[in-house]
Amino acid sequence: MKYIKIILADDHDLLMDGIASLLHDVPQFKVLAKASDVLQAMDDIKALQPDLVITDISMGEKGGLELTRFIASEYPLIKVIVLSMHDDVSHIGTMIDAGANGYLLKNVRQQELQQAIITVMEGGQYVQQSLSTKFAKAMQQDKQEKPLLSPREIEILRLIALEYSTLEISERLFLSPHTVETHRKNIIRKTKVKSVVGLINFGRSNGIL
Amino acid sequence: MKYIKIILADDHDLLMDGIASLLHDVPQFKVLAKASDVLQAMDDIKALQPDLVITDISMGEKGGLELTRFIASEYPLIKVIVLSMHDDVSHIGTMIDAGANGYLLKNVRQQELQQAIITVMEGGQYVQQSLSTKFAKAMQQDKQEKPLLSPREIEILRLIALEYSTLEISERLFLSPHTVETHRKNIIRKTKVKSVVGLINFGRSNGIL
DNA sequence: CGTTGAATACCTGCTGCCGGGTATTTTGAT
DNA sequence: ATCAAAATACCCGGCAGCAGGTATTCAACG
Repeated sequence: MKYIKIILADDHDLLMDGIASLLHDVPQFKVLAKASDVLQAMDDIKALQPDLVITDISMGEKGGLELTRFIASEYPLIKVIVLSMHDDVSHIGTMIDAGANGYLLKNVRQQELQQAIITVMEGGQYVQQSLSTKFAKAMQQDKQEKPLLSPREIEILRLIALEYSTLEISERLFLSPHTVETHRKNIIRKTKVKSVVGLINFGRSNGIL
Repeated sequence: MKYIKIILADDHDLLMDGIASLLHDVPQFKVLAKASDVLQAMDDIKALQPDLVITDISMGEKGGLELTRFIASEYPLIKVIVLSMHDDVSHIGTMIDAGANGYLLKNVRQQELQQAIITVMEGGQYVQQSLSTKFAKAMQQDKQEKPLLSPREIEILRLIALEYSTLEISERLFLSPHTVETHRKNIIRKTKVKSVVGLINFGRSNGIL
Protein backbone atom coordinates (compact mmCIF):
# COMPACT_ATOMS: atom_id res chain seq x y z
CA MET A 1 0.00 0.00 0.00
CA LYS A 2 1.68 3.12 -1.19
CA TYR A 3 -0.53 5.79 0.27
CA ILE A 4 -3.09 5.67 3.03
CA LYS A 5 -6.12 7.16 1.33
CA ILE A 6 -8.18 9.16 3.79
CA ILE A 7 -11.60 10.78 3.65
CA LEU A 8 -12.64 13.30 6.28
CA ALA A 9 -16.29 13.64 7.28
CA ASP A 10 -17.18 16.37 9.72
CA ASP A 11 -19.56 19.26 9.67
CA HIS A 12 -16.93 21.52 11.18
CA ASP A 13 -15.05 22.61 8.12
CA LEU A 14 -12.45 24.41 10.14
CA LEU A 15 -11.57 21.26 11.99
CA MET A 16 -11.46 19.29 8.77
CA ASP A 17 -9.20 21.82 7.13
CA GLY A 18 -7.08 21.70 10.23
CA ILE A 19 -6.80 17.94 10.27
CA ALA A 20 -6.08 17.88 6.58
CA SER A 21 -3.33 20.38 7.13
CA LEU A 22 -1.87 18.30 9.95
CA LEU A 23 -1.97 15.16 7.87
CA HIS A 24 -0.06 16.85 5.10
CA ASP A 25 2.98 16.69 7.30
CA VAL A 26 3.11 12.95 6.82
CA PRO A 27 3.80 12.12 3.17
CA GLN A 28 2.10 8.73 3.12
CA PHE A 29 -1.19 10.20 4.30
CA LYS A 30 -3.32 11.34 1.42
CA VAL A 31 -6.56 13.19 2.07
CA LEU A 32 -8.80 12.44 -0.90
CA ALA A 33 -11.89 14.37 0.11
CA LYS A 34 -13.65 16.29 2.84
CA ALA A 35 -17.37 15.76 3.35
CA SER A 36 -19.49 17.90 5.60
CA ASP A 37 -22.53 15.67 5.70
CA VAL A 38 -23.32 11.98 5.73
CA LEU A 39 -24.69 11.67 2.22
CA GLN A 40 -21.74 13.42 0.69
CA ALA A 41 -19.43 11.21 2.72
CA MET A 42 -21.16 8.08 1.45
CA ASP A 43 -20.86 9.28 -2.12
CA ASP A 44 -17.20 10.04 -1.66
CA ILE A 45 -16.58 6.64 -0.13
CA LYS A 46 -18.27 4.89 -3.05
CA ALA A 47 -16.41 6.92 -5.60
CA LEU A 48 -12.96 7.07 -4.07
CA GLN A 49 -12.61 3.82 -2.11
CA PRO A 50 -10.47 5.18 0.71
CA ASP A 51 -8.52 3.15 3.23
CA LEU A 52 -9.64 5.21 6.19
CA VAL A 53 -12.49 7.52 7.13
CA ILE A 54 -12.14 10.01 9.95
CA THR A 55 -15.49 11.23 11.15
CA ASP A 56 -17.23 13.11 13.90
CA ILE A 57 -19.63 11.44 16.27
CA SER A 58 -22.18 14.21 16.06
CA MET A 59 -22.31 15.32 12.48
CA GLY A 60 -25.60 17.14 12.33
CA GLU A 61 -28.20 14.57 13.23
CA LYS A 62 -26.12 11.82 14.82
CA GLY A 63 -24.72 11.20 11.38
CA GLY A 64 -21.40 9.86 12.57
CA LEU A 65 -23.04 6.75 13.92
CA GLU A 66 -25.00 6.13 10.74
CA LEU A 67 -21.92 6.64 8.65
CA THR A 68 -19.88 4.22 10.73
CA ARG A 69 -22.56 1.54 10.45
CA PHE A 70 -22.79 2.12 6.73
CA ILE A 71 -19.07 1.65 6.30
CA ALA A 72 -18.95 -1.39 8.55
CA SER A 73 -21.67 -3.14 6.59
CA GLU A 74 -20.90 -2.03 3.04
CA TYR A 75 -17.14 -1.58 3.10
CA PRO A 76 -15.78 -3.62 6.00
CA LEU A 77 -12.21 -3.17 4.81
CA ILE A 78 -12.34 0.58 5.30
CA LYS A 79 -11.16 1.65 8.72
CA VAL A 80 -13.01 4.25 10.74
CA ILE A 81 -11.64 6.65 13.32
CA VAL A 82 -14.18 8.59 15.32
CA LEU A 83 -13.51 12.04 16.73
CA SER A 84 -15.62 13.29 19.57
CA MET A 85 -16.11 16.32 21.71
CA HIS A 86 -17.41 14.25 24.58
CA ASP A 87 -15.48 11.94 26.84
CA ASP A 88 -18.74 10.20 27.47
CA VAL A 89 -17.94 6.55 27.93
CA SER A 90 -21.27 5.27 26.67
CA HIS A 91 -20.66 6.83 23.27
CA ILE A 92 -17.38 5.02 22.89
CA GLY A 93 -19.02 1.64 23.30
CA THR A 94 -21.75 2.53 20.83
CA MET A 95 -19.26 3.58 18.19
CA ILE A 96 -16.99 0.59 18.72
CA ASP A 97 -20.04 -1.65 18.43
CA ALA A 98 -20.99 0.13 15.24
CA GLY A 99 -17.62 -0.78 13.81
CA ALA A 100 -15.27 2.08 14.61
CA ASN A 101 -11.60 1.15 14.84
CA GLY A 102 -10.43 4.23 16.68
CA TYR A 103 -11.87 6.73 19.09
CA LEU A 104 -10.24 10.06 19.81
CA LEU A 105 -11.24 13.27 21.52
CA LYS A 106 -10.87 16.52 19.70
CA ASN A 107 -8.30 17.60 22.20
CA VAL A 108 -5.94 14.97 20.84
CA ARG A 109 -2.48 16.10 19.80
CA GLN A 110 -1.17 15.76 16.31
CA GLN A 111 1.27 13.06 17.31
CA GLU A 112 -1.34 10.85 18.90
CA LEU A 113 -3.62 11.25 15.90
CA GLN A 114 -0.87 10.01 13.63
CA GLN A 115 -0.14 7.14 15.97
CA ALA A 116 -3.82 6.26 16.00
CA ILE A 117 -4.00 6.21 12.21
CA ILE A 118 -0.99 3.93 11.97
CA THR A 119 -2.30 1.57 14.62
CA VAL A 120 -5.71 1.36 13.01
CA MET A 121 -4.31 0.82 9.54
CA GLU A 122 -2.23 -2.05 10.87
CA GLY A 123 -5.44 -3.69 11.95
CA GLY A 124 -5.50 -2.61 15.56
CA GLN A 125 -7.95 -0.62 17.61
CA TYR A 126 -6.95 2.69 19.09
CA VAL A 127 -8.71 4.47 21.91
CA GLN A 128 -7.16 7.67 23.15
CA GLN A 129 -4.83 7.17 26.09
CA SER A 130 -6.76 9.45 28.40
CA LEU A 131 -9.94 7.55 27.62
CA SER A 132 -8.77 3.95 27.66
CA THR A 133 -8.55 3.80 31.44
CA LYS A 134 -12.03 5.14 31.89
CA PHE A 135 -13.33 2.91 29.15
CA ALA A 136 -11.73 -0.24 30.51
CA LYS A 137 -13.39 0.42 33.84
CA ALA A 138 -16.76 0.82 32.19
CA MET A 139 -16.25 -2.40 30.26
CA GLN A 140 -15.57 -4.32 33.45
CA GLN A 141 -18.77 -3.01 34.91
CA ASP A 142 -20.64 -4.05 31.81
CA LYS A 143 -19.54 -7.62 32.29
CA GLN A 144 -20.89 -7.72 35.81
CA GLU A 145 -23.93 -5.56 35.48
CA LYS A 146 -26.93 -6.47 33.47
CA PRO A 147 -28.41 -3.98 31.02
CA LEU A 148 -30.18 -2.42 34.00
CA LEU A 149 -33.22 -1.39 32.01
CA SER A 150 -35.27 -3.75 29.89
CA PRO A 151 -36.24 -2.76 26.32
CA ARG A 152 -39.77 -2.03 27.38
CA GLU A 153 -38.57 0.16 30.20
CA ILE A 154 -36.31 2.09 27.89
CA GLU A 155 -39.20 2.61 25.52
CA ILE A 156 -41.32 4.02 28.30
CA LEU A 157 -38.48 6.16 29.60
CA ARG A 158 -38.20 7.73 26.15
CA LEU A 159 -41.90 8.53 26.10
CA ILE A 160 -41.70 10.05 29.56
CA ALA A 161 -38.93 12.29 28.30
CA LEU A 162 -41.22 13.40 25.48
CA GLU A 163 -43.65 14.80 28.04
CA TYR A 164 -46.20 12.05 27.74
CA SER A 165 -48.18 11.37 30.89
CA THR A 166 -48.71 7.88 32.22
CA LEU A 167 -52.19 7.79 30.73
CA GLU A 168 -51.00 8.99 27.33
CA ILE A 169 -48.25 6.40 27.30
CA SER A 170 -50.70 3.64 28.16
CA GLU A 171 -52.94 4.67 25.26
CA ARG A 172 -50.01 4.91 22.90
CA LEU A 173 -48.71 1.44 23.76
CA PHE A 174 -52.13 -0.15 24.24
CA LEU A 175 -51.39 -0.93 27.86
CA SER A 176 -53.15 -0.46 31.14
CA PRO A 177 -52.11 2.70 32.97
CA HIS A 178 -51.24 0.41 35.85
CA THR A 179 -48.67 -1.35 33.76
CA VAL A 180 -47.03 1.88 32.76
CA GLU A 181 -47.02 2.93 36.40
CA THR A 182 -45.32 -0.28 37.35
CA HIS A 183 -42.71 0.15 34.66
CA ARG A 184 -41.99 3.70 35.72
CA LYS A 185 -41.66 2.70 39.33
CA ASN A 186 -39.30 -0.10 38.38
CA ILE A 187 -37.22 2.33 36.36
CA ILE A 188 -37.04 4.74 39.26
CA ARG A 189 -36.14 1.94 41.62
CA LYS A 190 -33.44 0.60 39.32
CA THR A 191 -31.90 3.95 38.55
CA LYS A 192 -32.17 5.18 42.14
CA VAL A 193 -33.37 8.63 41.17
CA LYS A 194 -35.88 10.75 42.99
CA SER A 195 -38.29 11.90 40.30
CA VAL A 196 -38.95 12.22 36.61
CA VAL A 197 -36.30 14.90 36.50
CA GLY A 198 -33.78 12.36 37.63
CA LEU A 199 -35.02 10.01 34.94
CA ILE A 200 -34.33 12.56 32.23
CA ASN A 201 -30.87 13.22 33.57
CA PHE A 202 -30.18 9.50 33.83
CA GLY A 203 -31.33 8.93 30.28
CA ARG A 204 -29.15 11.73 28.97
CA SER A 205 -26.00 10.62 30.72
CA ASN A 206 -26.47 7.02 29.66
CA GLY A 207 -27.15 7.62 26.03
CA ILE A 208 -30.71 6.35 26.14
CA LEU A 209 -32.22 9.69 25.21
CA MET B 1 2.19 46.60 12.17
CA LYS B 2 4.41 44.04 10.62
CA TYR B 3 2.87 40.84 11.89
CA ILE B 4 -0.49 40.13 13.38
CA LYS B 5 0.45 38.36 16.58
CA ILE B 6 -2.07 35.69 17.47
CA ILE B 7 -2.66 33.51 20.50
CA LEU B 8 -4.96 30.49 20.31
CA ALA B 9 -6.92 29.36 23.35
CA ASP B 10 -8.96 26.19 23.04
CA ASP B 11 -9.09 22.96 24.93
CA HIS B 12 -9.30 20.98 21.70
CA ASP B 13 -5.69 20.68 20.80
CA LEU B 14 -6.44 19.13 17.48
CA LEU B 15 -8.48 22.12 16.44
CA MET B 16 -5.80 24.49 17.62
CA ASP B 17 -3.11 22.67 15.75
CA GLY B 18 -5.38 22.75 12.74
CA ILE B 19 -6.03 26.47 12.95
CA ALA B 20 -2.38 27.17 13.50
CA SER B 21 -1.61 25.16 10.44
CA LEU B 22 -4.16 27.05 8.41
CA LEU B 23 -2.86 30.39 9.55
CA HIS B 24 0.64 29.46 8.47
CA ASP B 25 -0.53 29.90 4.93
CA VAL B 26 -0.74 33.64 5.44
CA PRO B 27 2.70 35.06 6.10
CA GLN B 28 1.60 38.07 8.12
CA PHE B 29 -0.24 35.89 10.64
CA LYS B 30 2.03 34.78 13.44
CA VAL B 31 0.78 32.30 16.02
CA LEU B 32 2.73 33.05 19.18
CA ALA B 33 1.22 30.46 21.49
CA LYS B 34 -1.46 27.86 22.01
CA ALA B 35 -3.17 27.65 25.38
CA SER B 36 -5.50 24.87 26.39
CA ASP B 37 -6.95 26.50 29.48
CA VAL B 38 -7.93 29.94 30.64
CA LEU B 39 -5.12 30.49 33.12
CA GLN B 40 -2.47 29.53 30.64
CA ALA B 41 -4.08 31.82 28.09
CA MET B 42 -4.02 34.75 30.51
CA ASP B 43 -0.37 34.14 31.26
CA ASP B 44 0.45 33.99 27.59
CA ILE B 45 -1.44 37.20 26.92
CA LYS B 46 0.43 39.01 29.68
CA ALA B 47 3.77 37.74 28.54
CA LEU B 48 3.42 37.99 24.79
CA GLN B 49 1.06 40.92 24.21
CA PRO B 50 -0.67 39.60 21.12
CA ASP B 51 -2.82 41.57 18.73
CA LEU B 52 -5.53 38.93 18.53
CA VAL B 53 -6.81 36.04 20.61
CA ILE B 54 -8.86 33.28 19.03
CA THR B 55 -10.76 31.30 21.63
CA ASP B 56 -13.48 28.76 22.09
CA ILE B 57 -16.74 29.60 23.77
CA SER B 58 -16.77 26.48 25.90
CA MET B 59 -13.26 25.89 27.06
CA GLY B 60 -13.76 23.53 29.92
CA GLU B 61 -15.88 25.44 32.38
CA LYS B 62 -17.25 28.22 30.21
CA GLY B 63 -13.79 29.64 30.17
CA GLY B 64 -14.13 31.38 26.83
CA LEU B 65 -16.51 33.90 28.32
CA GLU B 66 -14.26 34.60 31.26
CA LEU B 67 -11.27 34.98 29.03
CA THR B 68 -13.07 37.40 26.74
CA ARG B 69 -14.13 39.55 29.65
CA PHE B 70 -10.62 39.49 31.04
CA ILE B 71 -9.17 40.68 27.77
CA ALA B 72 -11.83 43.35 27.28
CA SER B 73 -11.18 44.83 30.69
CA GLU B 74 -7.42 44.40 31.00
CA TYR B 75 -6.24 44.65 27.41
CA PRO B 76 -8.93 46.46 25.43
CA LEU B 77 -6.64 46.84 22.44
CA ILE B 78 -6.41 43.09 21.95
CA LYS B 79 -9.05 41.76 19.57
CA VAL B 80 -10.98 38.62 20.31
CA ILE B 81 -12.50 36.16 17.87
CA VAL B 82 -14.76 33.52 19.34
CA LEU B 83 -15.19 30.09 17.82
CA SER B 84 -18.22 28.06 18.68
CA MET B 85 -19.72 24.69 18.04
CA HIS B 86 -23.21 25.99 18.54
CA ASP B 87 -25.16 28.24 16.25
CA ASP B 88 -27.06 29.19 19.35
CA VAL B 89 -28.01 32.80 18.89
CA SER B 90 -28.13 33.56 22.59
CA HIS B 91 -24.44 32.79 22.95
CA ILE B 92 -23.49 35.26 20.26
CA GLY B 93 -25.06 38.16 22.08
CA THR B 94 -23.39 37.17 25.33
CA MET B 95 -19.97 37.01 23.75
CA ILE B 96 -20.37 40.27 21.84
CA ASP B 97 -21.47 41.91 25.06
CA ALA B 98 -18.43 40.49 26.79
CA GLY B 99 -16.26 42.21 24.24
CA ALA B 100 -15.71 39.75 21.41
CA ASN B 101 -14.98 41.29 18.04
CA GLY B 102 -15.73 38.26 15.93
CA TYR B 103 -17.92 35.20 16.17
CA LEU B 104 -17.45 32.16 13.98
CA LEU B 105 -18.72 28.63 13.94
CA LYS B 106 -16.28 25.78 13.79
CA ASN B 107 -17.65 24.86 10.43
CA VAL B 108 -16.17 28.05 9.01
CA ARG B 109 -13.95 27.74 5.97
CA GLN B 110 -10.34 28.79 5.92
CA GLN B 111 -11.04 31.71 3.65
CA GLU B 112 -13.74 33.17 5.85
CA LEU B 113 -11.56 32.79 8.92
CA GLN B 114 -8.84 34.80 7.26
CA GLN B 115 -11.35 37.41 6.18
CA ALA B 116 -12.69 37.60 9.71
CA ILE B 117 -9.23 38.15 11.13
CA ILE B 118 -8.52 40.95 8.70
CA THR B 119 -11.85 42.63 9.33
CA VAL B 120 -11.45 42.44 13.08
CA MET B 121 -7.88 43.73 12.98
CA GLU B 122 -9.05 46.70 10.96
CA GLY B 123 -11.33 47.57 13.82
CA GLY B 124 -14.52 45.95 12.57
CA GLN B 125 -16.78 43.29 13.91
CA TYR B 126 -17.22 40.03 12.07
CA VAL B 127 -20.04 37.58 12.54
CA GLN B 128 -20.07 34.56 10.29
CA GLN B 129 -22.17 35.03 7.18
CA SER B 130 -24.44 32.09 7.90
CA LEU B 131 -25.08 33.44 11.38
CA SER B 132 -25.53 37.12 10.72
CA THR B 133 -28.96 36.60 9.21
CA LYS B 134 -30.17 34.53 12.09
CA PHE B 135 -28.57 36.90 14.53
CA ALA B 136 -30.13 39.97 12.98
CA LYS B 137 -33.51 38.30 13.22
CA ALA B 138 -32.93 37.45 16.85
CA MET B 139 -31.90 41.03 17.54
CA GLN B 140 -35.14 42.28 16.08
CA GLN B 141 -37.04 39.85 18.23
CA ASP B 142 -35.11 40.98 21.26
CA LYS B 143 -36.40 44.47 20.73
CA GLN B 144 -39.95 43.19 20.80
CA GLU B 145 -39.73 40.18 23.05
CA LYS B 146 -38.50 40.26 26.57
CA PRO B 147 -36.01 37.70 27.89
CA LEU B 148 -38.98 35.45 28.71
CA LEU B 149 -37.52 34.18 31.97
CA SER B 150 -36.22 36.43 34.73
CA PRO B 151 -32.84 35.72 36.35
CA ARG B 152 -34.51 34.38 39.44
CA GLU B 153 -36.69 32.08 37.38
CA ILE B 154 -33.68 30.77 35.52
CA GLU B 155 -31.94 30.11 38.81
CA ILE B 156 -34.89 28.11 40.04
CA LEU B 157 -35.22 26.26 36.77
CA ARG B 158 -31.62 25.14 37.13
CA LEU B 159 -32.26 23.83 40.62
CA ILE B 160 -35.33 21.98 39.44
CA ALA B 161 -33.19 20.32 36.82
CA LEU B 162 -30.83 19.20 39.56
CA GLU B 163 -33.64 17.20 41.13
CA TYR B 164 -34.31 19.57 43.98
CA SER B 165 -37.89 19.60 45.22
CA THR B 166 -39.77 22.81 45.81
CA LEU B 167 -39.11 22.57 49.52
CA GLU B 168 -35.42 21.95 49.05
CA ILE B 169 -35.12 24.88 46.70
CA SER B 170 -36.87 27.15 49.16
CA GLU B 171 -34.43 26.13 51.89
CA ARG B 172 -31.47 26.59 49.62
CA LEU B 173 -32.48 30.08 48.55
CA PHE B 174 -33.91 31.12 51.92
CA LEU B 175 -37.37 31.60 50.45
CA SER B 176 -40.85 30.53 51.33
CA PRO B 177 -41.95 27.36 49.53
CA HIS B 178 -44.85 29.42 48.26
CA THR B 179 -42.51 31.74 46.47
CA VAL B 180 -40.73 28.91 44.77
CA GLU B 181 -44.11 27.46 43.80
CA THR B 182 -45.09 30.77 42.26
CA HIS B 183 -41.87 30.99 40.33
CA ARG B 184 -42.24 27.48 39.01
CA LYS B 185 -45.78 28.10 37.96
CA ASN B 186 -44.76 31.30 36.22
CA ILE B 187 -42.01 29.45 34.40
CA ILE B 188 -44.43 26.76 33.28
CA ARG B 189 -46.94 29.37 32.18
CA LYS B 190 -44.33 31.34 30.26
CA THR B 191 -42.76 28.37 28.57
CA LYS B 192 -46.08 26.68 27.88
CA VAL B 193 -44.90 23.25 28.86
CA LYS B 194 -46.88 20.58 30.61
CA SER B 195 -44.64 19.41 33.41
CA VAL B 196 -41.17 19.42 34.88
CA VAL B 197 -40.11 17.18 32.04
CA GLY B 198 -41.03 19.93 29.64
CA LEU B 199 -39.05 22.38 31.73
CA ILE B 200 -35.91 20.30 31.42
CA ASN B 201 -36.34 20.00 27.68
CA PHE B 202 -37.01 23.72 27.39
CA GLY B 203 -33.93 24.52 29.41
CA ARG B 204 -31.76 22.26 27.29
CA SER B 205 -32.93 23.60 23.96
CA ASN B 206 -32.54 27.19 25.10
CA GLY B 207 -29.07 26.93 26.53
CA ILE B 208 -30.18 27.60 30.08
CA LEU B 209 -29.10 24.23 31.38
C1' DC C 1 -38.92 -29.16 34.31
C1' DG C 2 -38.26 -25.69 37.32
C1' DT C 3 -36.64 -21.09 37.88
C1' DT C 4 -35.85 -16.55 36.75
C1' DG C 5 -36.73 -12.15 34.64
C1' DA C 6 -39.75 -9.41 31.74
C1' DA C 7 -44.14 -7.77 30.93
C1' DT C 8 -48.57 -7.33 32.29
C1' DA C 9 -52.25 -5.70 35.80
C1' DC C 10 -54.35 -4.15 40.15
C1' DC C 11 -54.82 -1.88 45.12
C1' DT C 12 -53.95 1.66 48.89
C1' DG C 13 -52.47 5.86 50.49
C1' DC C 14 -49.85 10.06 50.59
C1' DT C 15 -47.14 13.82 49.01
C1' DG C 16 -46.04 17.20 45.83
C1' DC C 17 -46.92 19.13 41.48
C1' DC C 18 -49.95 22.09 39.01
C1' DG C 19 -53.76 25.43 37.75
C1' DG C 20 -56.38 28.96 39.38
C1' DG C 21 -56.35 32.85 41.81
C1' DT C 22 -54.70 37.52 45.11
C1' DA C 23 -51.48 40.76 47.11
C1' DT C 24 -47.27 43.27 48.88
C1' DT C 25 -42.59 44.94 48.37
C1' DT C 26 -38.59 45.97 45.72
C1' DT C 27 -36.32 47.29 41.82
C1' DG C 28 -35.51 49.49 37.40
C1' DA C 29 -36.64 52.31 33.86
C1' DT C 30 -38.68 56.48 32.06
C1' DA D 1 -41.98 60.83 40.54
C1' DT D 2 -44.28 57.20 38.34
C1' DC D 3 -45.05 53.03 36.30
C1' DA D 4 -43.90 48.20 35.02
C1' DA D 5 -41.78 44.14 36.00
C1' DA D 6 -39.70 41.10 39.21
C1' DA D 7 -39.64 38.98 43.47
C1' DT D 8 -41.87 37.82 47.37
C1' DA D 9 -45.84 35.34 49.86
C1' DC D 10 -50.28 33.08 50.62
C1' DC D 11 -54.84 30.13 49.64
C1' DC D 12 -57.53 26.34 47.55
C1' DG D 13 -58.55 22.24 45.06
C1' DG D 14 -57.45 18.35 41.91
C1' DC D 15 -54.95 14.82 40.25
C1' DA D 16 -50.63 12.75 38.87
C1' DG D 17 -46.66 10.87 40.53
C1' DC D 18 -44.54 7.89 43.77
C1' DA D 19 -43.91 4.25 47.51
C1' DG D 20 -45.32 -0.02 49.01
C1' DG D 21 -47.19 -3.92 48.14
C1' DT D 22 -49.48 -8.59 45.25
C1' DA D 23 -50.20 -11.49 41.27
C1' DT D 24 -50.41 -13.72 36.56
C1' DT D 25 -48.50 -14.94 32.06
C1' DC D 26 -44.80 -15.97 29.07
C1' DA D 27 -40.21 -16.85 27.22
C1' DA D 28 -35.56 -18.17 28.12
C1' DC D 29 -32.01 -20.86 30.15
C1' DG D 30 -29.92 -24.42 32.45
